Amino acid sequence: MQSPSENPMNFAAPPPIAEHNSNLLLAALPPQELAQVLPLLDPVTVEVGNVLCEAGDPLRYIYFPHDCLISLMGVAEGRMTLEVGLVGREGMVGATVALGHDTTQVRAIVQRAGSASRMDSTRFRAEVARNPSLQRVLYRYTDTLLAQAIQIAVCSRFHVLEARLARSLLITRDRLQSDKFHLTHEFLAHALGVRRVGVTKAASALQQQGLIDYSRGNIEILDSEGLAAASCTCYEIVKEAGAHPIHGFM
Amino acid sequence: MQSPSENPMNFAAPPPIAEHNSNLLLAALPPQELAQVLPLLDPVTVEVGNVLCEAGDPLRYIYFPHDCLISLMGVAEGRMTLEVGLVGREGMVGATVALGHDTTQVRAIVQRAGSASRMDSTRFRAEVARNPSLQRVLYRYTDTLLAQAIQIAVCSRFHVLEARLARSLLITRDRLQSDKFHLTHEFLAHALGVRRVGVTKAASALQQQGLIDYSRGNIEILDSEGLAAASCTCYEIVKEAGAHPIHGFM
DNA sequence: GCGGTTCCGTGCGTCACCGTACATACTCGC
DNA sequence: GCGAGTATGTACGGTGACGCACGGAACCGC
Repeated sequence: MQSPSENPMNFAAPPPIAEHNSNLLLAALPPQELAQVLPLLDPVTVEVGNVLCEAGDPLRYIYFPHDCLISLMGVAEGRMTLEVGLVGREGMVGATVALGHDTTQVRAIVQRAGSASRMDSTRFRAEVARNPSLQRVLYRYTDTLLAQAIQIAVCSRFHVLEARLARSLLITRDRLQSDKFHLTHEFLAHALGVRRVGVTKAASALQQQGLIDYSRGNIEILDSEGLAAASCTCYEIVKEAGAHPIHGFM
Repeated sequence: MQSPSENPMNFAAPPPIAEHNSNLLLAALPPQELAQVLPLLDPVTVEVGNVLCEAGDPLRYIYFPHDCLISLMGVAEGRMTLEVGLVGREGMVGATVALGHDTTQVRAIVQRAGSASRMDSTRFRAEVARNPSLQRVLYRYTDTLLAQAIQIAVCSRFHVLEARLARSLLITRDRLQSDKFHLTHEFLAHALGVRRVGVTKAASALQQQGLIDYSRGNIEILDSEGLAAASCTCYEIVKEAGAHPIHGFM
């Protein structure tokens, strides 16, 4: 079903598109099907630490990030968490409800504030049911989330904290396309599933090597190649998974 | 390998189907679309330890298991592995090639011998492209794999080996629908990403509690409820994920 | 400037698991 | 009944992370 919409300047396109289609999943939809989705979307802004959904709870809304960044946290016994996916403008939160799940398995927490497009999950489910392009987009995205989750599982099991921290920082940088961002040791500890002091120790080691600099949550990557060397190959693998070219039926 | 019944050309009834549709993904396809898929399938038998695909290598065939059981292993540095998914008749190996990936991220290794239907991956990709029902089936299955992988990531990070071993045994039992099966400590060690001696220790603890019995790879679950109590809640979560009812657009 | 809050650093005992090496025990084929 | 192979058990020092507690340091509002 590849409709060759080769003209980026579509005359019939309504103005609100510009507001929503900075999300790449929405932008990947053919104009006609995008037009059906747009009226269901509400623009929202999210703040750092906001919990968009809680593991085990019903999911009221799904989110298409524009410029914010959302951590997907696997949860064990409520307190211990592990980041199993990172969602930026290339993805969405809550795709799983399209398949009929009424609850989420993960906690979605805002890592970087920004704007997003929100949709009622019931409406989303109905829209997916009758929108094949949307189904394909979701399928593709679920597959990339799976690739991420697999690699994170392996990485968390086998690699030492310092390497995992380096990987995590590099991935965040790639998503934000900036060498400076704000992340406290506390937040990183939750993402990596370790104690805060463990992050402090690993971070100071990276700092002493001149790879990063940080102060009160303001992190700057000084030597991204050195950081890549300090990280594990999982970084490359996750990076590939998130940005692979489209060879398939889409 | 058992030879199928003759009479391969029956118009109304579907004799060749009986051979292949013990796989639940194939069985979920509408008859017309299944009929398009069947000619592309070859029956094969697989033995314990066979590697159906290797992480990082091109994937030549995809597999729909009938009565065999396949472990999907995430791999780190070649030697260390962690089971991130378990594929029986309810699933398939290699779904990711449908989306254009030419290599696999995981090693697929046979945990229990049996039969499967195999398809050339190039043909599979082409068939998926023109078969919407197959797309939906794959999408749904990818979603369940994601749920499994997330929970395994969390479990491997936070829970002690004894609980993880209990979970692993219970999941295997559910897939095989039998309280007795064959699994060496060595194999379990690879699946759980630990040393063989670690499995030996955890297994003897479970045995002393009267929950399991084993000898030279022949494992029997004696008290499945006690084993469930010794395992973590991840067991329930993965179990749910693998057998959730169909509410979605399919 | 002062108190509260957030964020980072250190110390210490504990523990699950690691890597390695070696020792038993069961099974099978000849 | 004797090697050969497979499967399981024991031992031991090492280590990465844990849990906890507390000290210090930067920032913010008043």
